[in-house]
Amino acid sequence: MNIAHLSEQEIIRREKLKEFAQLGIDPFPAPLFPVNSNAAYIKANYKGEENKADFAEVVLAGRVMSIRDMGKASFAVLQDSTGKIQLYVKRDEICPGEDKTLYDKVWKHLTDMGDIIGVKGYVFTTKTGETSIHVRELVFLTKSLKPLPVVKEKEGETFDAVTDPEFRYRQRYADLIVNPQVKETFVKRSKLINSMREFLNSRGAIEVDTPVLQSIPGGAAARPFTTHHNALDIPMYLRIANELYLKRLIVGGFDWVYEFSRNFRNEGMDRTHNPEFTVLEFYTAYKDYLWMMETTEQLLEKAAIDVNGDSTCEVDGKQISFKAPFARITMYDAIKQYTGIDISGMNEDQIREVCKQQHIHVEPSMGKGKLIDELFSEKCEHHFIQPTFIIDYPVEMSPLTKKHRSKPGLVERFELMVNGKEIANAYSELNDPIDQRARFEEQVALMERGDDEAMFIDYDFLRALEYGMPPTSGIGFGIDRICMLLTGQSSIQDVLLFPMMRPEK
RNA sequence: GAUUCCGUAGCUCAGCUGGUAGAGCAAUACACUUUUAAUGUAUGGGUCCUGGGUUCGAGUCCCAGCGGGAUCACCA
Repeated sequence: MNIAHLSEQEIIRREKLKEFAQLGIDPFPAPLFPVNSNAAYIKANYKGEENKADFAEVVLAGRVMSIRDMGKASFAVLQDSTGKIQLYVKRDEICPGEDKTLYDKVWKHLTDMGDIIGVKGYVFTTKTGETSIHVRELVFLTKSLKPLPVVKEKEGETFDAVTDPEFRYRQRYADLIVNPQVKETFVKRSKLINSMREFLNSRGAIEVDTPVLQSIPGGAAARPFTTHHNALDIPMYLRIANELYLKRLIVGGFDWVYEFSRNFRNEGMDRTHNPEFTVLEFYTAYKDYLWMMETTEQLLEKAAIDVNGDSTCEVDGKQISFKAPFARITMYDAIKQYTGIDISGMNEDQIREVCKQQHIHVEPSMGKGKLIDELFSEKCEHHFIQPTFIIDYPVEMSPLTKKHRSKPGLVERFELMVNGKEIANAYSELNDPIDQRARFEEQVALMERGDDEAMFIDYDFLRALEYGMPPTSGIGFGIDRICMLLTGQSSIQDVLLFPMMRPEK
């Protein structure tokens, strides 16, 4: 390896490897280390005299985060997966004989912040009242060759914390080490997904896997990532949605299927969009979108409680409550409420006029559905902070949705808005194959008109519907956005372990 | 894609109207057996994002590029 680009500190750490070799110590040893406790458990449960016998022989391992060398004894902070705990390392304790090499050499000179060590010892409380480990044995487990950013703290206040987003996202491994709250966010993300999975499993839903590589990217209107299958010599697409596959399974006789689907869309990135993102979709036979609204309320209320302990959360200084039931408003009423205009009886040209009056950019390729969508996005969406179901969408913007049971021109669809963003989208699913074919054909017409996000016709999906799909309701939840809400993050990058970044040179 | 702000030591950041680069932490050496942003003394450490230009002289001014953030556009 070319040493020229290494920093002074990196060179010094590499040279320490040679000293390890001279001492006959492997700085990357193979044997397992028999950990039997952890920092958080000890801090939570050690009570001093009354139960110190239970903590007479603890074994833990982790990363050295700071060292305060006092001469023949020293204090250090060890960080394991559960948190930090102070170590007290005394020379004559870890080197009881004549040979003081382990303390004087290995510990005082060869151990750096960031190194991984294992310790055995007993728990005690220092003069200043801090629960600590009095180390009896110390084992070197892994040398860290690259210095971590140094973050200090006192009384809960943090100094010199690493905040550079580029460093944090590109080197998430280092971010996780030095910014403990980052790990908490991802623990919560795991709790969120577990909570949803439990909810669904406990009601009899079945988790399935459907293709990520698809020859027709269906189920949503979005630009796909394109790739190529060499053996078949055909273009393939990374899925933009899994909807049409899950419905095929309803045709096949599953009553309730779900999938946490990683979807890919070849579009811009911002605080709420990443090119790959996670959606929970589920489809339930013999249900409609009214049932789905109630189910959604229950699912999200439980999720909020499981993640944060109660049904509220705070984002951007706003308190949001997931306590069921949520508000409901029809799309036309929402537009009427925020623009004062009732578009319910209007045709495409009239709505186009309304858009122009409201200073909304329109293009000839936009159909009625798209125009209404623009009106809603521009004038209404951001007003819905508390969870609100927007219901009964115009048929033109919902090619996979069943027509409304009583309101002509509308479909049985809702989106759930929270903090001004869509976090779920649900329908009474269209199961009439003749109607579905006609809707696909309208999409083709839109495509010919210049809408490059209109849907392709999926003939195999139509064939499945022809066998008969029971009345079904389905929904997709934006997991990343829900995670943002429940963890109080305002950027999607902070709920993705490895957000998309331009490659480094 | 557009606009705008930013890029200086391992980290956090100074660096004025242009004059040969600075602090704290970290590192190195020494001292110290209950410290905790440990302390004390000493020392070393830089492709000032990259490439051009202006100038006697550029971290600083100008242009282009690279990377990141924010806003907007796109995105159901």
